[in-house]
Amino acid sequence: MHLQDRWKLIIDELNPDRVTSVDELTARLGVSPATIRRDLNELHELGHLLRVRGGAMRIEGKHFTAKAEPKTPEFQTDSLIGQSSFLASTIVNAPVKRAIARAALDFLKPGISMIIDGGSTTYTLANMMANEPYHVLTTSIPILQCLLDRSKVKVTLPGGELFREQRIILNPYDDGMLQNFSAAKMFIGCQALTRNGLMQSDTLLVQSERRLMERADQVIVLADSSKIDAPASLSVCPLTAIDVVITDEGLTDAAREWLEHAGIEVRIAQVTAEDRKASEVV
Amino acid sequence: MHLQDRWKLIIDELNPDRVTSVDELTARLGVSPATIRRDLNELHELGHLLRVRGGAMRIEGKHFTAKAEPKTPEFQTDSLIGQSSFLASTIVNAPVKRAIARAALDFLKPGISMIIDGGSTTYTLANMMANEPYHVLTTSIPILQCLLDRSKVKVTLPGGELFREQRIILNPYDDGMLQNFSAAKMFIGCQALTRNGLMQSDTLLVQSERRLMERADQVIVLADSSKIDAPASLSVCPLTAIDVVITDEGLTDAAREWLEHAGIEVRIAQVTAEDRKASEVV
DNA sequence: CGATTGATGATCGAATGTGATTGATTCTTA
DNA sequence: TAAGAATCAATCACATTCGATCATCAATCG
Repeated sequence: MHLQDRWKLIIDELNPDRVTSVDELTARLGVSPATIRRDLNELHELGHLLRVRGGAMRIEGKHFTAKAEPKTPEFQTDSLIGQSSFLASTIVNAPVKRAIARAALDFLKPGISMIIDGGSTTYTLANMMANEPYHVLTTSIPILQCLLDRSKVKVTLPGGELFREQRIILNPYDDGMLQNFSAAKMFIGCQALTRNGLMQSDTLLVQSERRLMERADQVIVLADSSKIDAPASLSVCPLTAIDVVITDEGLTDAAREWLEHAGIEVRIAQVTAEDRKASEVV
Repeated sequence: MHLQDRWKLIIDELNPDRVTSVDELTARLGVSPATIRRDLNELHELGHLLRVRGGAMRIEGKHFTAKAEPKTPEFQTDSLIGQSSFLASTIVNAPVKRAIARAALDFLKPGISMIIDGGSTTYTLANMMANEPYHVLTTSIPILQCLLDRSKVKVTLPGGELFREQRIILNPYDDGMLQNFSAAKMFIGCQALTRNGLMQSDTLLVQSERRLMERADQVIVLADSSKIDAPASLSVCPLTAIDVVITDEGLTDAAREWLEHAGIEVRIAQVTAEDRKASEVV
């Protein structure tokens, strides 16, 4: 049997809902545990499965082989939430997002006031935030929910209308809480980051974010490297309006060049084993 | 059993509305208490649950268990709320509250705009609300969450600061969205309803509610009969500012007398068998 | 045919997960 | 307030799993 054939078999044999042990695979494929381990490590490296101690797990929503028809737990949860898109976006690239969010935590000091924009990476940031006397202004409902049990964190919402798809509150008028708020930092995600600046896809978001950015001293962009030079249409602000970019090791030297040339501090977040581990549970 | 499998099970087993004890988890998963404790600490560290003495709690709006089939809308939203104090108040007198909320539904017509104040009875109202093109302004986080999946309902939030205990957003300044909002109806709960008017216990609530009432044409009070002539300290408004009171059969003739004497329309909600049944589910 | 490469299996020390014990801490109750 | 119960973190011993190394074998190529 050839290596690639065995790999296919392994992926097919993976239980959809639980860890498949090395022993199981050893028995079913008739090869030694050492070989299975090697295979699993390589397949993990290639991103085809999730290696865990004792065996391996299927990556959610990745492999839909003919045999294991997934009635899909994820669909069930989707229906519970109503809006699948948001939760789904928190899962893709989860380890990297965690790493970036963790790097962003370095900017936090007790007593600081900050704006946290909506988005999956900033949501991860809120999740990892300690219960310290911060003051947070956010437009995001999930972040609001997440901060509900951080008793020391003061939370402010600008008023406005609920947009379900994005799960944010936007104010069509330029009034309200925002006038009275002044933040030391603003954390913002994006759809893309190019030489033309920070890009989004939604006009509503653009308007709102522009207004929010005016209220912050320092703008910190959280963007994994796939966002750099990604295609996008609407510019929120030029690069000069950005102070810091936190991204991952995938950043190309060329991109780093033009970011730093624009006077932006570039931080690279290291993905740790813990980040990967934490992302396994969902 | 593998670590990741156990983690998934633990998160699934977590009770939505109370602390799940280490012993419970020990029994259900068949591993030692030491292991459960270790798992809980790690999962807490990773932000997947809230570790408390004796066990662990689910984190708000984070994990949507796939197994607990949510047949009823109530059940669904309960798991979203979590906060015990608030949940507790929705349970006391639940059948009566359901009956009153159902009676309040008669006031709703598609296209109507309304203000829904925070509180357990108004929360029940939001829960029972149909998915129709209403426009709702609310200060209550649980109601906001509950309306997230009513796709046709337009939701507006006044800006302000989060008050965790009451789970509402209050604006210390008198500006923002509220200026631009005008509602046909306002639904409001209370701590007591006396000859002196509508009473609350919290000064913050009083301020906010006064401002909200100004924006509504018709004020509808939802108050079960135990609230009538109950002791309370702070007056929100005199009886003359109230248009309708919806209560239950426990209303005394005397009370009905002075309510109607103040020009208030009194409606009595009939508690049906279904109301009792629906309340047992929790 | 012989050499080289790559995959496989076995072995072993290291790392990790688990359960039991113990003493400390915290909560409850009298 | 004090005694008792419950819970906890720390630690040790045992079992499992892991990664590194090496020897063997088969396929490939000169």
